[in-house]
Amino acid sequence: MTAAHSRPAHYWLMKSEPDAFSIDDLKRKKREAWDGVRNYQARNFMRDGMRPGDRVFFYHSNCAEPGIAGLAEVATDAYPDPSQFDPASKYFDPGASRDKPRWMLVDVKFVKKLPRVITLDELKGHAALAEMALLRKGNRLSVMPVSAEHWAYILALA
DNA sequence: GCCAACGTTGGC
DNA sequence: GCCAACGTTGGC
Repeated sequence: MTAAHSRPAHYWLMKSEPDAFSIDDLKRKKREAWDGVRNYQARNFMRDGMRPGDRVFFYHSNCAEPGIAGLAEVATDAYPDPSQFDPASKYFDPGASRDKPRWMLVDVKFVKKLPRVITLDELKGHAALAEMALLRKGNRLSVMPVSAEHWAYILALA
């Protein structure tokens, strides 16, 4: 990390289906390339917004108890998602080439598992969090920014 | 499994 | 560039 890149840490929330990849999987592997993001807005957050050292809420989606399950940290700047070039991958994108990659990812490293899942239902109950992107009706983004205020507020709930 | 919300695709 | 059809996400 160079001085030119220095800036206060930014905060993010990243969704994963625990059946596919859970906070326990990240704990075991310690680090993971966050592949498979195929949404331009989510890609742009990773490519343009994330820097190593940024903090991440690891969110379990599409499961019995949706909510924030742990903390992670951005470990790299964005680079091309290799799965877009792999015809055998379900994330293969015939419109992408190595010259002109379409999809980017960052590596994420494990920080900690929270003592309990802070559930979506619980988050919805806090008026202070009403403006969170996560809680906006119809939101489907899998990568989204979190304000410093919301980050601190949620951490205090754990 | 249902379905609302939203993004993407493709015909015109 | 419009917009209907289609696919996906993700809570419930």
